[in-house]
Amino acid sequence: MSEYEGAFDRMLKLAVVLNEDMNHGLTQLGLTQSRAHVLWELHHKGPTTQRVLADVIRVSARNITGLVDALVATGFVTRQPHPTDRRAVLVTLTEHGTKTADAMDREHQELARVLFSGMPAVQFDCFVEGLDKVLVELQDRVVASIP
Amino acid sequence: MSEYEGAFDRMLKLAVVLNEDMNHGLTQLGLTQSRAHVLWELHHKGPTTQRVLADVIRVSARNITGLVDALVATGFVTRQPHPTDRRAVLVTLTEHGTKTADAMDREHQELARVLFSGMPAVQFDCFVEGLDKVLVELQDRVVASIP
DNA sequence: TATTGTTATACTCTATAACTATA
DNA sequence: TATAGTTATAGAGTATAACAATA
Repeated sequence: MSEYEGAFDRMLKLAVVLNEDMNHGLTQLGLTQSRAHVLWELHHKGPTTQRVLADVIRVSARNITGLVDALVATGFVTRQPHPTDRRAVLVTLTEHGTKTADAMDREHQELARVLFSGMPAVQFDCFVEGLDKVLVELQDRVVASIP
Repeated sequence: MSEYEGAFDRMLKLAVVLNEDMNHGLTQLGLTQSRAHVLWELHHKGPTTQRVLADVIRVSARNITGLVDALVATGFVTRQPHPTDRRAVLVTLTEHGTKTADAMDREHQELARVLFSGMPAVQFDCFVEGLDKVLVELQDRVVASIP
């Protein structure tokens, strides 16, 4: 049974290293993970209310207020009036915010390339297939254990 | 080039799900990730000074003071006098702390089993080999980019 | 003089609850 | 009455810097 543990530990280690690498990249860009998450959503959704951001990122409205405050202060986004609902604001990327999101996108692709280039096709396919199995297994397990 | 991206995104998603699952388990045990990390080191090293804990976990001495305060308050560890150095304290697992660390160990093994059982041997081997390659690649990349 | 740990201070992410303005 | 966002308050993790006691 314990033959699995080595692979599992490698997986955890990979997650840690990946996370450190990502944080390092974000720091270079003047971002934290949470703020980058907001930027990412805005990049994909376009101008968005804070309510929607809170829902998709799954944090409190209060927290979004703070994150948007920080992103405004550092020049990544602005708050624009909502055209039809005067209670709401539309959080909108500045030019700097857009450029930064593009840079994140490029780094994301670059990292994927660096990671998997040099892996032979057969092995790559096995790896991907294994990943899929693991994800399905784990999601089942999580769903079963969390409610 | 972009055939890699799907696999990479799966990997990131797996890391996220894994992290959520782990946090859920830790909450059940009355721990946070940072406190669990301290517990884990104590479990493997035995009674340890705060200075050493700060070094292995790579956080400030101030932070260790806070984490140990919290673990003392919640009954996982005690501070014992160091036998030869009166400046230092030995952070020591209580019985509850030891039992909790054992439980973490069991859950760790159980999760590995659940994840990989049902994966055919050939596929498992490919997966593990792929993981190794990826880890080596990524560590090279991180080492190259971080200094 | 160097080291261990604490106190002081500050920043980030997170939450709940009370409140304002608007729907 | 319900919703969008803010203010108030609190707790966790993180850091640096100044300081105490001890080596």
